[in-house]
Amino acid sequence: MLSLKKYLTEGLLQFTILLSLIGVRVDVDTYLTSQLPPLREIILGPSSAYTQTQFHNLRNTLDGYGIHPKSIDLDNYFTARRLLSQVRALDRFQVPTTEVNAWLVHRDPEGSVSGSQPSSGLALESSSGLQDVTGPDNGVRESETEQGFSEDLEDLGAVAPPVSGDLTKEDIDLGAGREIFDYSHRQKEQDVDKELADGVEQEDTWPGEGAEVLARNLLVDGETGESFPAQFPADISSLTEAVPSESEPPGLQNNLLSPLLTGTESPFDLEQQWQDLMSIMEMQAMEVNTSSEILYNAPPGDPLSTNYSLAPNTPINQNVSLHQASLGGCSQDFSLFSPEVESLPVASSSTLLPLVPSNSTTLNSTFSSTNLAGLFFPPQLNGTANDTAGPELPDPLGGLLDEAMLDEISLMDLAIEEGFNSVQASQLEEEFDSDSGLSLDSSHSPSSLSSSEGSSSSSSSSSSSSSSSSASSSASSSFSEEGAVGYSSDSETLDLEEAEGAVGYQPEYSKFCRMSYQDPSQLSCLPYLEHVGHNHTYNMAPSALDSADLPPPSSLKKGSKEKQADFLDKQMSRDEHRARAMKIPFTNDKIINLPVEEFNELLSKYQLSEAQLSLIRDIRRRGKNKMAAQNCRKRKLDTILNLERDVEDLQRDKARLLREKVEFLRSLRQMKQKVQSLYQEVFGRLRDENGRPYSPSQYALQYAGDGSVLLIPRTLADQQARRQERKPKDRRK
DNA sequence: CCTATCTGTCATAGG
DNA sequence: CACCTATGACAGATA
Repeated sequence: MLSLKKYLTEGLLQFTILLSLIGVRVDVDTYLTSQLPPLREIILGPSSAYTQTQFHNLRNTLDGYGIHPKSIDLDNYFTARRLLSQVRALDRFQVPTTEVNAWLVHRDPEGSVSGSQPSSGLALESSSGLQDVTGPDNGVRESETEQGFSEDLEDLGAVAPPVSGDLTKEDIDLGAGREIFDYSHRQKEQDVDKELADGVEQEDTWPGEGAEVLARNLLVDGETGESFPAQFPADISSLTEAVPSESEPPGLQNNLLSPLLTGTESPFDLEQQWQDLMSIMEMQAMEVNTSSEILYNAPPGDPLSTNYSLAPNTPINQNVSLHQASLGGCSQDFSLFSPEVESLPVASSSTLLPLVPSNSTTLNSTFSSTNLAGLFFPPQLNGTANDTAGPELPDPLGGLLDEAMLDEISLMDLAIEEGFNSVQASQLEEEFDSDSGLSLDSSHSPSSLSSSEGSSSSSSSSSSSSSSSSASSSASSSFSEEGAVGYSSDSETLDLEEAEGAVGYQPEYSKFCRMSYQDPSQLSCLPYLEHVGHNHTYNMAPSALDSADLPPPSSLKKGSKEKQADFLDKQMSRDEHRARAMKIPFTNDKIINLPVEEFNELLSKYQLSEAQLSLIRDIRRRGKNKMAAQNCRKRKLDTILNLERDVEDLQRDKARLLREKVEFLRSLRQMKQKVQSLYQEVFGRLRDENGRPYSPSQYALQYAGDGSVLLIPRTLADQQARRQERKPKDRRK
């Protein structure tokens, strides 16, 4: 079990790097306080076979590689992080299309207006292209969808319980006995070394560590990815204003179109929107350079992007001719389906006018209870009745992305997304280009979301599992290889050494043995390491294998023997030189790799001087530390590479979720258009007792809780609208 | 010669 | 306490 210190020193560091790379701010505390495995362990995965092993238990290996790879629950970790990123990327817009469907009105040819006023059923002529939507079904699916979101959130929370640990425990160890004792010896050794190898002192001006440099570069990349054109803010301001706030209450259908949303947009929401858009910028900058300009250099004054208003020539609206002039804004009184309104129409029934049916068609009772007054009538057309409506509030959906922008984003993201095949893309485009956004329910969220989610999770899990499997296979292969050249072969050389005398050893052989686990071919077995060009064969002397590995000493002439001796001398490490100088009677390999008991046993076999014993102990210490350093560096490299891969995965996920979000926004806008046109059609067909149409500035439609549609005066509708405006505000405080 | 990188070593922390 | 591993830092070697 790893201590919390590990969390703080490693997990936090790596996570910070990760977040910096992708330019995303995530609540790190969630991870620090969770019971997830430490990031280092998780990220390392099977490569954590390099973590501590009891060396003296590894008789058959030189360094303990490949033994007992720790099993890491990668799925748990990746799932949690994926969920977090996706939830975060979903941003404030959590409006499944099922909720949007609650807006739909459909024509029931044989039905009549249900509820308290059957005789005054609202007449509505057949409107083309609308599909049936059943109210109760909507309700069920809404709740299900909400539950799904909350479950995701709960999953996130479930993996981050508070940790009760002792952070203050510190083990203060001042013991330095052996090190101090050895220091004098080491000084002597260094003196000897200087005599042996007359190396020239050289100033090391830049002691930079490779891993650090790499990490720094990655950080820079992430930061540069954050940059964006200067004109960007002006262009996206409309979007940030348009996207509904995430903090809105679960009853989305009530507040979905509430004008309050824009007014109460928190800075955090804006920041999130900003980050999302910047993410899109990153993706585009990375992969679709040309398209990005099309998207983000859109005219700042684009009416569709700055303030949502239906253009008169919108295809949907061409059928509704009566109130073309009033279509300029639908910003008022968007508090549809608000439960608070239910009681009002009944209480003030005296002012209500029963709707006069002009034909046999009626409205379906899809709308639960709402006030449609002013929904499609801009304040400037409402006359005096609108004076009490307060300041004009921008349409929360009004600033939705321009259709062209939406298409652009969608297409670009589709192009970016690897896991998104062309069939899916074309299907999506067809659906969004079609007038019938109603089909979104069956083909899109949450079903499409869940499906894409599943594919994403499967891909991510498969990638992680593949990496883990490849890493484990690498570890196992290295393990077997090391086992093949372990102590058994080492003992083969013992005869030769002892026959040659006290200084007989084969340093090159040890190099070869140590090299085995770092064979580049094995590294290339890890797919994510293939592109790494660094040489991580730490101990491999390039020529040692060819020339020094198979020395035929007896068959060589004297001159070549001397040459070879010189070559061997050059290949020997400093400790090996020291050992030879001190006439240590066994190999450094034995000194370093033997278990303690056998090592002591070996020492007891020989009469060694104090200097020899000290040197042997230092050789052992240094040799072990050398291997530890190699392991450490390899681990560090693996960590960085894994982080790099994780960043790529997260960026892909983020791009996909952003694309889905944009598509939701687009479908939502289509729904709004349909509701608008239907409202106008219904209102335009209403006639008073004299057979004259009602004035939109004086009357408005309102849906009651029982499904009936009421025609109420504007003043009453505005009062109700204001009442609904205040409630969400109060709730948030 | 300068620089970046690799590698070994030391000191230290911690298991 | 002995022994071990991990790791940051440093320095020499090397490309």
